[in-house]
Amino acid sequence: MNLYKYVSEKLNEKLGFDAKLETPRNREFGDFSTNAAMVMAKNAGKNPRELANEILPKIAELDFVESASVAGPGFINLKIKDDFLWHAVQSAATITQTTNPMVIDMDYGAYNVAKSLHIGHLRTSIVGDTFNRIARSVGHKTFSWNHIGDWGKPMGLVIAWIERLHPELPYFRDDFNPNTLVDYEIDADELNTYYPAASALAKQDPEFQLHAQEIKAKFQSGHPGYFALYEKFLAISLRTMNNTVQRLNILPFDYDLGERNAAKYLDPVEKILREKNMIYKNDGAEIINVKRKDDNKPMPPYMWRDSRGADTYDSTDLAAVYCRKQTDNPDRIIYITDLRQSLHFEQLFRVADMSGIYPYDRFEHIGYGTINGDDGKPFKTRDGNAAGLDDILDAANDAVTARIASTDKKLDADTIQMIALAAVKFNDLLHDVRADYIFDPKQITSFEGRTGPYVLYTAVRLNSVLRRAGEFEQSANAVEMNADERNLIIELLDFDRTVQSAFESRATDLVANYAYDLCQLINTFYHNCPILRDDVPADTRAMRLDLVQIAANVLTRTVDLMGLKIPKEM
RNA sequence: GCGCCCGUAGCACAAUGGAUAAUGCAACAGAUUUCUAAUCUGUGGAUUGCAGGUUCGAGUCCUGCCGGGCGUGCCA
Repeated sequence: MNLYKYVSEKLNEKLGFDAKLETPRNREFGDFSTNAAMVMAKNAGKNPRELANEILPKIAELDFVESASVAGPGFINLKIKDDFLWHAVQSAATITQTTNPMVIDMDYGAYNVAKSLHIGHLRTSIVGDTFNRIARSVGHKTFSWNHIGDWGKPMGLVIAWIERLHPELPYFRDDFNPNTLVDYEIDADELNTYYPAASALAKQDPEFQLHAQEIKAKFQSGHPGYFALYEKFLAISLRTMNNTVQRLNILPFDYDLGERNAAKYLDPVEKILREKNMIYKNDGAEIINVKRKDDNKPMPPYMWRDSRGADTYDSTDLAAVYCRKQTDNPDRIIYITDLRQSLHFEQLFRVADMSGIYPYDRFEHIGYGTINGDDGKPFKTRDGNAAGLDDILDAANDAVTARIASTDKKLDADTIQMIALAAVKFNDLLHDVRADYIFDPKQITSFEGRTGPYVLYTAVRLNSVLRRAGEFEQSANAVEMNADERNLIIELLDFDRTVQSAFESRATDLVANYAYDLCQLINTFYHNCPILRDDVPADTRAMRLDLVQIAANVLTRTVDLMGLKIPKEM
């Protein structure tokens, strides 16, 4: 139930005017207000307050309006009838389904083979997952694509590194037989050290660098030994990625297909580009000019092949678009990546459009800001290294464990993990996606106030009341409601609208902020309005239990959109 | 140089062009005969970077400046 939309439509219908409904910051002004009179006054050449007073009787005719009054420069403030609110709030947890369902491809995650996840993967995973859940909840069909880095230069480096460690392995022989069983196992943690080590060496040692490039070229053109080795560590990486997905409690990706898969589509894409004469040679590279006459910004060419003749990030991304068009035929393709890739995506969208592969206006890039340390620079661990995703989750886990140790609570490991994860994810979702934010481990681990644990705690309290109440009858009518109950009901009725806005404006932070606002009202209600106590009249108890149930339903849905799990106790 | 993003209290962060700029942390003062005190209530703390403009109304839109971040052909 989207109360805002309902009131807005009824009001506009009644006035025959497309007025904008507002929710006053100060609840004392009313439940809603409209600036209709102020807007109309201009055309009518009348005083806004005068006009407002003329409209007032019409508004009072609406059956859900308790009272309406004129205030300030000409606002019309409305108060909704309690009966109506009570009726409406029964379906507060229902999300209105879109009348125009789309197929949406979402590209987020972008994990890498043989390279552990770092803090940079946090936002794409968390925001991407929540946005995916939001899109699905309003009725769209989505496909999530984890566009894995599993094909390019890093693969050459990793293979070269393994050759350096174990030159005796048969994979490196040109006559390697793919049916050979090789007794070689790689430890997942150790594998994650190979790429950084190889990359560092390549920078110092041109010979190693060259060798890795040769390996990459042979690998991509089908060297059986390299490929067999690749499949070995690919499997390990995929397992590691899967562990991360589970640890983060994000939905499984519909496709774990990245650059290697996209590379299969390079030929048909190149054919299209050549037919349209889009590819030019320049400085040894093959490029596509995407500059427009009216561009007033830098617009470098799209790099189809680099000067060594190798495929690039640019070419596989375009091929991936082609692939998605073939497989899902999506109405929209939405990328959720670091903001710094904006130019790349602008170029990609232009090339896709120019080549007729996919239209420009159906692409979207949601760019998120950087996670910074308290010095305002990209977050690093204390030893100066880029923080690993697991380091962050471990730190949160430790903090929760320490917090519990200081109380007489006893919580199991699963519960601790749920709380720690909520702390990290909620903090990430709380911030405007497009802005940088400061990641403060101290703040993350304080668990007071506007935090994930606060939200979980609120849900746990509600569930606890319901559990203790046992079976109860639904109250038929609302008894008179007090301010705490009424405020909570109004907020509950804002759930549907919040989810709709979050989807429409691609703003996952709206959901997180809503969750917090809702929890504040729930806790105030919980504190001021006893439910199961002996001195509470039966009809009041029934009504409050209903309210608790509805609040629990709405909060559970909200928490679910953020991919958090509610523990039994905490 | 050019382009994009950002500037709100000591810190962090919010505000569909609307009314007294919301909230958290930190500080101080309170609340538990109660369903979980990871809670609740209150106090102090803001010339919304600066200067103009548009508007009945600007933190929000426009212009200029100051400050910061990022991007700007072979890294992804």
